[in-house]
Amino acid sequence: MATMKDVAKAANVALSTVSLALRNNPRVKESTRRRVLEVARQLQYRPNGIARDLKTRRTETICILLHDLGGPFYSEIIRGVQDIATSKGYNTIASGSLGGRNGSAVRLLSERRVDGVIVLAPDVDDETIVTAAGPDLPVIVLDRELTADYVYSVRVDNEQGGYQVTKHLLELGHRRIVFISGPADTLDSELRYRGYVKAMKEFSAPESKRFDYMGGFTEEGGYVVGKVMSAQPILPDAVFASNDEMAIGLLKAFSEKGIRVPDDVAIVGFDNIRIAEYVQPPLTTVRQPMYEMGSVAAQLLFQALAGNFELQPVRLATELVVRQSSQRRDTSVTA
Amino acid sequence: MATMKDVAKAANVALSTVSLALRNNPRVKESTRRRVLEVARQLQYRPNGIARDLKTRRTETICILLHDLGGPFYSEIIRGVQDIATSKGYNTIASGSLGGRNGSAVRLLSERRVDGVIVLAPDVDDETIVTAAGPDLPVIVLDRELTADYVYSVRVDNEQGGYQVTKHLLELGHRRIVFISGPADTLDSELRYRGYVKAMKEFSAPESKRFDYMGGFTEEGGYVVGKVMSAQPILPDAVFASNDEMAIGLLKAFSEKGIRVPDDVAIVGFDNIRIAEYVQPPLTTVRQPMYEMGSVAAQLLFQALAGNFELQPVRLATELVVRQSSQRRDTSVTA
DNA sequence: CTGTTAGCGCCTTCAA
DNA sequence: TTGAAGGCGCTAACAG
Repeated sequence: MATMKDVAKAANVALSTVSLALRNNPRVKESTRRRVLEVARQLQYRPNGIARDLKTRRTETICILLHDLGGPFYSEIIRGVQDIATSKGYNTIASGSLGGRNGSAVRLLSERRVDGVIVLAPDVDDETIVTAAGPDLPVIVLDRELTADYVYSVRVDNEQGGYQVTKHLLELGHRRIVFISGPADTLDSELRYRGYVKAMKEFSAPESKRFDYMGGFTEEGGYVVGKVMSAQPILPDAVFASNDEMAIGLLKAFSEKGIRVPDDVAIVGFDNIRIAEYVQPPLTTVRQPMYEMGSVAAQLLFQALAGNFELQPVRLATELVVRQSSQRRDTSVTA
Repeated sequence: MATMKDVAKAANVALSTVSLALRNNPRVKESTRRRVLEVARQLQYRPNGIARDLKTRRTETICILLHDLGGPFYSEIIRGVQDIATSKGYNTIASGSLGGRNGSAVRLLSERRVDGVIVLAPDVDDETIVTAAGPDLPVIVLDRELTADYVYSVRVDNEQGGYQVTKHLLELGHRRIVFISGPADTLDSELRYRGYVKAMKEFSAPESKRFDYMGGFTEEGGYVVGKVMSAQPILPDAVFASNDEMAIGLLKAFSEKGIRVPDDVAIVGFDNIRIAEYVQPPLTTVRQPMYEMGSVAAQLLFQALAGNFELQPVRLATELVVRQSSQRRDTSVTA
């Protein structure tokens, strides 16, 4: 692999001249520049970005760290991040957080391979983030409340969402509304539950316990819960699954038992994933402003990168999306 | 930011001792090691991965370059790549190909920031790939046929898939089967069309032209085609949309016109995206072995990384997935 | 067991 | 307009 040195030698100029010529610095004479470029081409010279990064101490790259790199859930967030980063001339890379101690997460967070990180990966622990963050590596967290220097959080108002959707059910006349939680340690699920409780109390309806039903945020988990539920003598009026995947699993279980939704029981989810619109019946759910979330996160990051470290946490509003799984008439309108 | 030098000074040892101690090299005495580690902790020392990469000339990172970083379509491929890479102790990062000349794509491909690249991004041109590839940067392409040194291709047999699904329709007795293409320059669409033509000829059925209907591989495009089609006096017996997104758009358009699927017209798609199973009626389609594709790509990459450069192109088989959009009875079985 | 030294490839004063 | 030299932070001989 040819280096600048090789080019310099072959073109009979100094190393520094090559450096300047390659970046079209006007300080080098046109003829020299052309010769250098030509030699570089012949030698198939390729710049070594790593060396440059080391020298300049900047990578012009930010990273979004996701739990599951392949998760369809994140599309819009990434898009939001990318759009902002691109507009700033920065590159965006994504990486999965799997791999524990020596995983990519740690590499990226603690080895200065990027200029900033956006974290949406519950399995990366707070401590890793706090120790990694610093004036030269701001971190934006999307999946937790975390107060530390150079760490900034952007959150969706999960509690509000839980409240909205529960209230929606209550206003439709449902009383016995059951909550299905995600994994026990998930803040999102916890907050959605709080919103649920708040609405239930307001309507003096009997709330279910936080962990009466646990679906682990997966379709499979929701399916199991659905099976259990449908084996009971009486069904609740409505079910609030704390994410759409579980709601879809429920739907499947109920459909297999001949339980009609929403006639026999209403179902609502959370997230507004794409399939929510296509299942039968289409799922009432809560939309999270994903694109906005990514975009806001990236903007905060660039603020920090620009030296502005006084940034407040951002909380984004959710939006109720009413479809047929909660009520009969087709009003796929948002509220 | 503390460096090894700082640690060395503070601990009264040589630079190299710090280096060794930090990596738990047994050559350094236990007591020294502990002291070094302690000082490093106090100074909040963080290794600089860039410097290490520069020195070792390896990043232990591979990259998968996608057109649209957020596309849900790629989940399984990424998973396949990641699983292999992790098992080899490598990290995987993903990057979008947007950004043209100075985009991430070029940075990653030509600036040696990674040890190998897997490309699934039609907008990166062949030349960029060929010039970037080399003994120290093998490239696997998933979206094109490309013969060049250090470039290896893994493809799904699109023609076979097109053939399978068309034959399926023909065997159900359909004769007038229309093909809906993706973007004009897409090889995938082209190959699926070839398979379609092959089957049609075998059954002496009248094939449609390659570009009679173009849906651009989007749901919206399929919807428009559906509108146009349903405005015609007579409907074809069946429609082969060259991807699922378009098929879903078609379904929506037909449903709005009261056209029944599959009774009035059968519809099949291609890709077996997740929603295909949930739309009404569930969509007959062709499954591409996505996970396998990623996994095979990564394995080829590691072969090359290990110095084995004699690698043949790999072609993977597709699988017909029959659901209700092509025939009435519920046989969601694969063939 | 520890220290010295020489780079990895590039950028950047400073001098010529 | 060009060249020489130093150093970014780290690793890896090779000495001691």
